[in-house]
Amino acid sequence: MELLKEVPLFSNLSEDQLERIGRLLFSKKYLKGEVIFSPNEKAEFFFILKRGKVKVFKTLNGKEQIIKVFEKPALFGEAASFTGSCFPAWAEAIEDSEVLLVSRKSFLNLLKEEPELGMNLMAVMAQRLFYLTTLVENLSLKSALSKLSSYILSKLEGEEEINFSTSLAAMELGLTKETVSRTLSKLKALGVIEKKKSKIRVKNRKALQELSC
Amino acid sequence: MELLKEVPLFSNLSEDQLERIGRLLFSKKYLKGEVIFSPNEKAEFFFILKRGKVKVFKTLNGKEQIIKVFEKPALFGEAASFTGSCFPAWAEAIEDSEVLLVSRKSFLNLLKEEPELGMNLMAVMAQRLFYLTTLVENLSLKSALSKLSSYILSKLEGEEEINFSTSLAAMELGLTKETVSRTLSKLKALGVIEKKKSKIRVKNRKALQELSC
DNA sequence: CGCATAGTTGAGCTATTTCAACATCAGTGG
DNA sequence: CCACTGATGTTGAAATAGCTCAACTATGCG
Repeated sequence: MELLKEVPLFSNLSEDQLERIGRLLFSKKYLKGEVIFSPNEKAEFFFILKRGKVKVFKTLNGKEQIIKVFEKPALFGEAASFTGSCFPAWAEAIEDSEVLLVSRKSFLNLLKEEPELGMNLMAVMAQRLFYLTTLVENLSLKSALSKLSSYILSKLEGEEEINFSTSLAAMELGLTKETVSRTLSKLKALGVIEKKKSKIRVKNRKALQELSC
Repeated sequence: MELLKEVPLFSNLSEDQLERIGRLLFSKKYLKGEVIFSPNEKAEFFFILKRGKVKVFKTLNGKEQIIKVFEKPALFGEAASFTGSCFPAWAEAIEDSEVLLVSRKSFLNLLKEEPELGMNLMAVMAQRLFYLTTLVENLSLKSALSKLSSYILSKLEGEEEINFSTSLAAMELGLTKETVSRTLSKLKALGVIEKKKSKIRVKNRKALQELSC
């Protein structure tokens, strides 16, 4: 249960409190491609990602828009679980994953007794709102080149190399894989990045930053 | 302070609690076109809309995407104010408006003492997340015709007539006013709606629903 | 009434999508 | 270790939805 400490929602709680939370959860495994939740499904649980990678996305007429890809110690589905409404989107494992489930009811009980937890949850939700706001900005206001540039920058985190999947990026950026592929070639031609296999190396971060607006 | 009861955040609080909140706020007026907050401004307050109409929006390279238009008894800026970060977007009065300001600090204090208030705030934020999720879906996955159809439907609320501004709709839907105007003509030609001055009357709601996907 | 703002319409343009063919890669089992 | 297979990525050509620019019209406000 060391994992819990890494999750922002629980980070500053006492051992005691973590202990209580630990008793509420159980683990579940999903293979790559398996659906974790779907819209029109009542949110009786929320999820803590223990291992693997999960995409949360919307679909319409065979098209797909990823809302967010979750990795490592992250939680998702918490907002819907809080209100007890239906999930607003799909969640699917894009790698073999392991997930901890927390039942809505027991979490709500805990929430009444631990005001700190409430503050944490609000912080998490505020962060989500912020993220979604910039997602809207990126989707609606930027060109393919800017989208891709800021996407790469956002994955860098100090490193100069990232893992990159053309079709995953496409579904996150609201573009087709063809457009992403072509735009990537443009960035290569500009000498801004290098590509080898499924990795991208950024050669000129400054240029990328300029392109990302 | 009857207004406060109408705001979801405070709806189920006692007179006493409302009294305390009432003491925290002060009123401010904004003329049409005035900026209420801007990005890179620390969120020291959040806002309760008392009268008028406010748009919260992002801009990039002279383009503008409205995140949400607020009316009547609504609050906005609460997430940024909770975390104390910068506002993620602009807010501007699009009608002469009156707004109540609540300071971040005093609200956080209150939040510690009134767990109910925290629960309410979480509910509000969860609703916002849900809204933004469907906004992403609408922006990214729908055609102009579908966007406009679902937009009109969402404003109906049981009525069969709505106020409609072409350019406001355009900025909400991520389209140009020209496209909205043309698409509206298409809906007229299909016999789905009628237009007179700045009002739209829906003649065939079912057809509109089918077009909205 | 006149002016500014908002909406309409047309013509041409362009970024992105679509469709199709091909290339590359990763993983599997022989 | 290699050959096969399905998934993923690339490239080209054509189609298209929506944008831009420009001119014009309607609307509402002082």
